[in-house]
Amino acid sequence: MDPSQKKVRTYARQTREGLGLLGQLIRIARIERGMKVQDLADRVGVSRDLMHRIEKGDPRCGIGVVFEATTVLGLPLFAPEPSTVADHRARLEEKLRLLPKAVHTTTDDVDDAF
Amino acid sequence: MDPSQKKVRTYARQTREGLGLLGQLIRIARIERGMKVQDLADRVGVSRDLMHRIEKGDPRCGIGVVFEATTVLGLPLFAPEPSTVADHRARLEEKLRLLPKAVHTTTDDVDDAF
DNA sequence: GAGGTTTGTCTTATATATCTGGCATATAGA
DNA sequence: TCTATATGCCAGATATATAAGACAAACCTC
Repeated sequence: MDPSQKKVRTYARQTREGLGLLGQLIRIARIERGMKVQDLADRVGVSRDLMHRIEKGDPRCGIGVVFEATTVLGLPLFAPEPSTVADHRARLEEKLRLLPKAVHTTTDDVDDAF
Repeated sequence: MDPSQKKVRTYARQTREGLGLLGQLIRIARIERGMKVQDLADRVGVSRDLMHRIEKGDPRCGIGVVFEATTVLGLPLFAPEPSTVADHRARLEEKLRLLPKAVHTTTDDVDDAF
């Protein structure tokens, strides 16, 4: 591909809001713990530059490093208690077993009303 | 850097569990809506290969495209109602105003007990 | 207010994530 | 069971994210 034509990815507003929210949560938690951006970056294992972008809600950050930041800070992401996340996963695993593993075209009409 | 020495990033278990959980949520929502992986990939604007990795909980996916998938599927991420996320952000903005903008070394002791 | 420090931002080089296309296997539906 | 198709996975090419370093401005402490 021509290097001059950069891929511009667009994100829905809800997506951008969610990213910004998560970044705020991280920044607040960091400051409350008396850590510099560099401190948190060191613990997460990324550069200060990237840590800064994570707190800004940059969509292009790897989701792993962002989640790792929340882990380092002790921020519960999906459950009030981090220990219950595994249980939640197990329940979803069960739910997934009951659903079809492949969606064939004969059931072509996508459920667009949700 | 020597191309032969690849950077191996490690992630805490809580991080990996969270990523797996999010992937499961996406997959289940997709199937419930009768969409193929390719269908969802098209709507999000990514390749089928990447969409597949998102559902697997790959840490190296851009957080923006992952969140975009949840948006497309209508999955509420941080609040029961997506519309309230903006309000939540505003509250955090307020909270952030009350915190110091920079953490200086004289307040050097990092709050490690949280 | 002065000092040193942190933060925000940019640039360049490099590592790597993503896309494309393909193949084998598993799956759903007839 | 049989067949078409969806899924899981892989390799090569390339666009892009990240690290490193530097700089100015904002910030906290004194």
